[in-house]
Amino acid sequence: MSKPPTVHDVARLSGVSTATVSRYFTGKTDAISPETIESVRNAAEALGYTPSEIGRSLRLARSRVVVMLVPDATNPFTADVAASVEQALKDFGLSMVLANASENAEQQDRLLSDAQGLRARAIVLQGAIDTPRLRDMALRQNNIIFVNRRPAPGIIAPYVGIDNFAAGRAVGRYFVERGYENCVAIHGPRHYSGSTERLDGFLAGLQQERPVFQFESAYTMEAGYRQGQLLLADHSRRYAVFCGNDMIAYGVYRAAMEKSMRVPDDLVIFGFDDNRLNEWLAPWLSTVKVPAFDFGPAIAKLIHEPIASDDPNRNVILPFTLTIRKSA
Amino acid sequence: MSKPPTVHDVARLSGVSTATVSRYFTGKTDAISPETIESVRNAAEALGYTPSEIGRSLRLARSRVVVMLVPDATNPFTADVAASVEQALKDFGLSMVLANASENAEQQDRLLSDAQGLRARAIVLQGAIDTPRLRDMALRQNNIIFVNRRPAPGIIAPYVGIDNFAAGRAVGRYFVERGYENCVAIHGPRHYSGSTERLDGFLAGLQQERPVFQFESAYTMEAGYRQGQLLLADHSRRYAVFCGNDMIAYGVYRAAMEKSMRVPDDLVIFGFDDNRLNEWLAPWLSTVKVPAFDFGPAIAKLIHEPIASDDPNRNVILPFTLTIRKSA
DNA sequence: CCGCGGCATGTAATCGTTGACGTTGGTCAT
DNA sequence: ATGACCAACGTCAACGATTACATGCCGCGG
Repeated sequence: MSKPPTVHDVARLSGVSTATVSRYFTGKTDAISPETIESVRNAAEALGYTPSEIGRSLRLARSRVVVMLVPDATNPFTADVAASVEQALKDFGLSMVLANASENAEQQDRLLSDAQGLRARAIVLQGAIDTPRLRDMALRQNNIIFVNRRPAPGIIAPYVGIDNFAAGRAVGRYFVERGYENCVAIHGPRHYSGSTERLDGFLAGLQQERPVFQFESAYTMEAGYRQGQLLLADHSRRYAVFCGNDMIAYGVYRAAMEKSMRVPDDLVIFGFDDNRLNEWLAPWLSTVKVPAFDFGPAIAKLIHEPIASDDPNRNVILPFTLTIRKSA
Repeated sequence: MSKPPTVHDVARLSGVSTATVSRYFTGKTDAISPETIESVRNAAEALGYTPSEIGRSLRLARSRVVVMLVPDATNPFTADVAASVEQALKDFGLSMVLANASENAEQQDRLLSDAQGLRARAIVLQGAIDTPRLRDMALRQNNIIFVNRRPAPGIIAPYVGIDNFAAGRAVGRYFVERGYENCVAIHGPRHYSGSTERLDGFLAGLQQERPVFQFESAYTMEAGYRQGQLLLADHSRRYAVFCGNDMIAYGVYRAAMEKSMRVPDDLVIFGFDDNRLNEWLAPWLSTVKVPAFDFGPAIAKLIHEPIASDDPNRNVILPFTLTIRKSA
């Protein structure tokens, strides 16, 4: 309604200077007499005063906001990661602004610009797209963190995520071990390095000269469904499908269901990410488990740490495991 | 790395005053000569200048940040709503900071305080918990929007969501229509008015003197699972269960699966929310469909609208439908 | 009585941006 | 020639908070 109260209002009401009020709110209480503390507290309480983060940020030349850009916030895995980051940042007194880049370079650049405008303490990029703007920013500042997709060559910035190649390879080896024939990869968009790393790892793990069918797909259920339909148009043989993420796997599963195929008898499906819902809703899905809730602490630590900016060892490689459910 | 450039830097480089630079970035370009525009643009480009949202907010006494508090960001329905809000706000040049209140009053109050510190343009509360602090804030400012749970009596603030009572009643009537016996309600926490409205509506819809088994449960899969286990300890009869949301329904489903019960033959499950994944992963779930993606535009409109603060008609009641899948 | 040190507090500059207002210099009608 | 008017700027005072530095006070040793 009316303007919120400021330090001046509190100072006036409690009969001290703004400096003292500020000292109180910044915790320098050992330099203030107990009675003064009391009076400031009361005044602030009476006015319903909360220090302006804006004024504070301006003065200190640093904000407490971390911007997180994700390709698709409705993906449960992404939502889990975001929740984990928010939670971890909160413990350091930081806020997270979440924004959807929608797998769109322009959109991403616009959001990067917004983040810069907010003077974000850090920018967390999940599934970054390599653009000139991004390179430029990475060059000028060192507060960008890459998640799930490594920074493009030439960009020096910390990476948090699993070793995608190794994970893909583990799946390939598992396929070999189980003796699966007719291997198929429905991988994610090629412009994400994470996608190609997974794919390359998978091929390396298979170690076979036989060709592997490869399909490129967006990381959505709908796209996975379409690719699934294409693939299963011929279901004379039993395919073993490695999907770029769980969303794609869900889509393929639906395509299979509509053809009354059974998993894993008629079709093997392997996913990637293993969001929390799988355990409850997709007991048929074997998948690579990525520890979504480990991202937050790792990222928060990177942001909070006194910057050893050019230390190459700031990458955090999280462990993955294979979750084998009845689909494989 | 080094401090980001400011209006002064741009002004110096382009040989104009800061006012002119400001004019350029605030779009008052019809008061600047074309050559000057060019020179400012070039200088800004060269320096990589982006206006500080902090300085701007301070000067204009309003920020472009909207804080959204949710009970559980990992709930897919919540994630969909949040994504919808973020998307809609973006079109008005607003940013969303997302925070998890974790169904915890203290946590919520702390976050409310943070939001106040950020001088948020608006605060969107999904699943608000009635606390003195919240009442106090609602009293002092009129920028709080309640989502899914109506403001407690005495608080005047807009509400966006469906008519929970009517939705519950529709489910009750549907149960009657289908002749279900042994009706059970596993409803959400009583301190959410939304939960009790759904429950009361359900009871009203059933219109029967026979008792309805009622269980209170947190809105999580785990809690639903536990309640499901309790309920199904005796599975001599076929229950018809109305769950407070889809998470609970997932939990009950799992409990049923572990007892090798079949849905809907041995057990009827009805959920609430119908997040996007159901269509793909829970074809067995009938549920109340709440239009998650309609929330964003409605909320953004409320925020953007010139405030007619005491207009009681600022509530937005969204339509719901029943999604009947093979579980009922 | 003087001076020193330490405590509690006040003064004032500063952060980046904006906009009301003032200042130019030029055009044009009288 | 004068004044009115306008376009195209520049000046400067906010906005809210923090903090280095200054100030006043008190106690105490010499």
